[in-house]
Amino acid sequence: MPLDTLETQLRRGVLEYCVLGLLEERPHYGHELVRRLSHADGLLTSEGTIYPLLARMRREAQVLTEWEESASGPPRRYYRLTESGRRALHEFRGSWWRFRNAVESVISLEGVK
Amino acid sequence: MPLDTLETQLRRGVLEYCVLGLLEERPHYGHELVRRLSHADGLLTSEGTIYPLLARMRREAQVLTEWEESASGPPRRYYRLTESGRRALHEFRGSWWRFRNAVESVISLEGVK
DNA sequence: CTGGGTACCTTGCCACACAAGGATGCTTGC
DNA sequence: GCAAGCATCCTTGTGTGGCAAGGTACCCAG
Repeated sequence: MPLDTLETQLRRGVLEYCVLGLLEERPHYGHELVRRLSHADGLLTSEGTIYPLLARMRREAQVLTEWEESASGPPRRYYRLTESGRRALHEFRGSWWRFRNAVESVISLEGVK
Repeated sequence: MPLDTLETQLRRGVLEYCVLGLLEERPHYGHELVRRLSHADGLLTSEGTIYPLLARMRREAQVLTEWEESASGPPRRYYRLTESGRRALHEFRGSWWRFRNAVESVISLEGVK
């Protein structure tokens, strides 16, 4: 059981923008982000990843937060995009597009799956 | 001047397989890999990245090397794929395909560039 | 015989994803 | 009313890989 898998490396630098992508759709709280990113897509493996990330994004003013009572359970900290976060996401889309084309031009992805 | 850029993070874990991709096409020597990956595609920024990487890939038997005299300049160490390297590349193509679909389903890449 | 280009390599740094662990609040079963 | 369990938030420490900077050796041109 490799401590550091191939996928772990792939996720580096991308996770932040996946969070921004989900937040563009609507505000989420932390645990909800964990569920969506891990179960659905395998883009995240543990809570220990996302909370430090969210703290950094808050520091950098890409997201704003507010506490909200939950009908059942402890209170939740909801995250939503700032203008700066939205800009960062837009820029990332361009970077990602260029990057993935560069990669695929080199690893020749034709006819996979 | 950010010491660690967005793109630097994206490259993590991918560069190794880009090298394998180029080597699948034909054997290359180190400096040649640097040129192809940096100038053409922006997938690499410095020689300091690739030589440690190539050493690791040699240790892991993904590549084999042999020295070859150059008509003009110092001798070159040529790298070529092993069977194990070829397998690793094939597996990576599947991982990459899944990963990039997951990412793009979350960041909604429609209509970019 | 020196300067510049080619080619190989090493060392030290830093950011990020991760595992492990911990704290608190709400609900439910007994 | 208390214990167990879950939902939710967080922190700390570790490892890996790309990078900048720096270093060596060979070859050719002037």
